[in-house]
This record gives sequence, structure tokens and C-alpha cells, in this order.
Amino acid sequence: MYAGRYARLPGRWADRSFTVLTGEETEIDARTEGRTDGRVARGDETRRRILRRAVDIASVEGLEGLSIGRLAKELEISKSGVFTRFGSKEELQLAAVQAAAVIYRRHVIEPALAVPPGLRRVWQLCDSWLDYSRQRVFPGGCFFFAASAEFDAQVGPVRDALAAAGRDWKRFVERTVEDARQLGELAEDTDAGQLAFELNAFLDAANATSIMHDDPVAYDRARTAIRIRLEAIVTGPLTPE
Amino acid sequence: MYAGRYARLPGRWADRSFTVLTGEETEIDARTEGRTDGRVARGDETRRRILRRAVDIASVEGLEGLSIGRLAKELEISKSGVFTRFGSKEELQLAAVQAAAVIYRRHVIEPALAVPPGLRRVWQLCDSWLDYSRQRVFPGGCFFFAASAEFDAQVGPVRDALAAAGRDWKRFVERTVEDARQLGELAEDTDAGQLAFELNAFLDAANATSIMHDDPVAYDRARTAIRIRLEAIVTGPLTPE
DNA sequence: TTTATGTACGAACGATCGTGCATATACTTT
DNA sequence: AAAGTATATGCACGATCGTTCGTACATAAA
Repeated sequence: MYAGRYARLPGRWADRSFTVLTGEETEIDARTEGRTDGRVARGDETRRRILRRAVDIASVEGLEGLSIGRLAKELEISKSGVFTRFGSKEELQLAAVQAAAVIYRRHVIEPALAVPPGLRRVWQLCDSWLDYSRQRVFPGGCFFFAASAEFDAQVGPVRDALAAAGRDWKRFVERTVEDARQLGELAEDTDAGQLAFELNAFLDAANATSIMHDDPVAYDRARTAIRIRLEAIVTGPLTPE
Repeated sequence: MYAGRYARLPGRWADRSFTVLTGEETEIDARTEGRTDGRVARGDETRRRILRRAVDIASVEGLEGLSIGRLAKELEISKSGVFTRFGSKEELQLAAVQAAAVIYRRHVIEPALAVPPGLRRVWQLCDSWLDYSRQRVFPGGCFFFAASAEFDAQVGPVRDALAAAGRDWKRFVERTVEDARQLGELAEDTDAGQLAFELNAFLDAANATSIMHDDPVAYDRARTAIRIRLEAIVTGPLTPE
């Protein structure tokens, strides 16, 4: 129940193509539902604590810089306590990616889906993303930007998971743009894939610049870039009211 | 003597504001000049070998993932042999950044400076960058993209060096654009900082997408984006001949 | 030839890494 | 109350990390 009445175009977001970023289950507390075992409830609670800290650390120092011993020390849990919860470091990293996806969904996807499809949703999506980066939902900026840059040239399940999340996100932006086009709010010959590429480029660039140079102006730059690009292809006013 | 006759606008690139990316000395073989000591020549040679391998590894696995022991094993040098050459891991990382800057200069900056200032140089700069990324001059794509994303949220000399390089690059793109504007090839009200931000966003996005998804189309996307953006503000034809 | 200097090596240091296992504790089921 | 199950701990492992130090060797300066 995460999206409000404007959540989806009929039969559109219902399919399972968006598995990572738009999946329904929250993954973290999936095990406790319908059960009353205080042990697994407690276990899931520590798992949540671990993952929340893990994604924060990873956004700053990377998923590989994330060490189990340090995680344990910071959370005042035994090292093996952290380890046993995930079975391997790689599993911990994969769980961190999933946990980050839940947070990403909440801060970026859902606010966009709460607005009707079309140009306004395109704007809302960009705005939500920039807020998500600016407010440092993750202390190191966008988790997926950092993690993807870290793993993009490597091989293995972590890279695969991040690549899948990246594909999901790309498709989501593309469809958001394509909806606006089909609704007649963008020029008919708009290339959704091309526009989505450009919008995403602006978002990532703002994130990277802001963090590296502590420069809040970067977000204005991104907004300006988006406005310039959209102004050239909108069929009506850029902002409805 | 790296730029050709069109290298600089009078008194423009002569100042020392571009220390990292546009500096003249090559840093790696600076020590040997004017000397004939076969010992330090040999030392500089191994230093070169180490750094060339180091930047390649770092572009894939990060500057922190770069380990001295592994570097030694791959190069069949003793671990202490590698270590003594730099004194600490951090110094090795800093040297790797400088070495990468030399390569970056050769593949991106110099080809742009070899073309007269103006719109053509703007295009050349983007083209050189995209080639530099596409050809995998570093196996993991742009070294500075990877390293900056790794260190942008941390503190210390390595981050500072990367931030300085980023500033240099940003200013270089801005001035390249500003030159085109002052030469009357771009609309007079062109915001060079804004345009540079957008161009750079496209380049980085192409690099990231290409590596993560093995998608060569990303480079076409970037070129299209640049063309669209420039077409709207050029005063003459986009490509001279 | 002797003395000085710079490179590269081998061995070892303490610390930390991810991981395995036996055990203690808390809770549920019978 | 007893048996079963899941969480969390303590301890130890082998490997690797960055770093230190004494030494062997090659070249330069005396």
C-alpha cells in the first residue's frame, strides 16, 4: 500500500519486471509476519540494525570497505553474531543492496508514484531524487551511485544485483517519461530512452559534485539542466499551476 | 611541448591554476633529468612499472582495493620492494593519482588543445573523453570517475588530490566552453558553468552505463545529448565542414 | 681501492580480515 | 517439565594487510 491512488497505469506496474527497486515485499521484516516467535523477531531486529548501519557505512567507504569486525564493534554485537546472521560477507553485501533498495523506493519511487503520470510525475521523480541525495539519506550520498561505481568493473553476484537495480531504475525513468509522452505532454517524437539517459546523468552529476566539493549549487545546476531540456519539448506549460 | 600551435589563448593556460591535470612535468621521470645515475634510473623504471599496473588495478577494484602484496606478486617484485618505493600506501595512492593524471592529459586534454579554441575544441574535448573511456585506456573505465566515487565522501590527502583534479577538469571544460562563447560561436548568454556541468554529466553517464551494462550505445546517447544541447545555442553550423 | 649512496630483498611484526565451531542462552513446542 | 529450535557468543584458524628492519648488491664518488 505504498503508492496512493495514482500509483499505476492500468496493468503497467503490476508485472514483475521491476524486481529490485519496485518489489513489494520489504525483505527485512518478511520473516516475522504471521509468527510470534520472539527469537526470530529479535533476530530480525538485529538484522535490521546491522543493515541500516551497513548501508550507511557502505555509502561512504564502499561495500568492500565494509568489514564485519568493524560493523560488530560499532553496533556492540559480537563479530560472529554479525557474521552468522548472513553466512558470508558477500551475502551481507547482497542484503545491504536489498536494504538500500527499500530505502531508495521509499524516498524516490513512492513520492513519484504518488503523483499522477505525466510531466508532473517526471518532475516529481527528479525532485525526489535530488532531495534524496541532498538530504543525505545515506551519509555518502546515493548508495547506488557509490556501490555501482565500485562494482561496475568487477564480476560476481554483487555486481549483478547492482546491475539489475540499475536496469530497473533506468526502465522506471523511461516509462515515467514515456507516459508523459503518450499523455501528450511531451513532443510526440520524444525519445524516452534518450531523455531518461540525460535526466539520470544530471541527477548523478549533482550527487557526485555535491559530495566531492560540498557544493549545494550542484543541485541547482541539475534542476536548471532538467528545466532547459524539458522546456524544449513540452507541449504545454512546464509547471501546471 | 604537448599542445601544438593552437594550444593556448594568450596568457590563458600559462598560469598555474591547473596544477594536477594540466601541469607540464610528467612526475614519473622527473628525477632522472640531467642525471646519469643508473641506480635511480632503474628505480624510476620500476616505479613506472608499479604505477602503470597500479592505476589499472585501481580503475577496476579501487584505490583502496589496491594492495601492495598483490601488486608485488603480479609484477614479480618483492613486497618490500614495492613498499619502499613509496613509503606508505597512501603515498602510493597519491602517486597513482598523479600517474593517472598524466595519462588523462595525454588522451583527453592534449587532443583538445591541438584544435583551435571554439566550438570545434568543445566537440573535440567531448570526443576525446568518450574515446578515452570507450577504448578502456584504464580497464575499469575512467580512473577519475572510479576513484572520485570511491573517495568523495571520505577525508584525507587522497580525497583532496582527487578533488583538486576534479576542480581542474571542471575549470578546463568551463574555459573551453567560455572560449567558444567569446569567439561568438555560442549564444552570448550561454552560462559556461552550467553547460560544462551538463556536458560532463553526459560523459560520466556514458562511462558508467557502458561499464556497468557493457552497453556501447551509451556513448551514442552521450553524443546525441551533446548535439541536442549544443544545437540549441550555436550561432552557426554545428560542425564547420 | 675504499667509501658512500640508492635499490631491492627476505623475514618478521602486530593487526585485521573472513570464516568455522562448540557452547551458552532464550524462546517455543510437546 | 522435557525436548527442540533459533539467536548470540567466545575462541581460534589461516590468510593477508601495511609496515619495519637488517642486509645484499650495484653503481657513483673519493
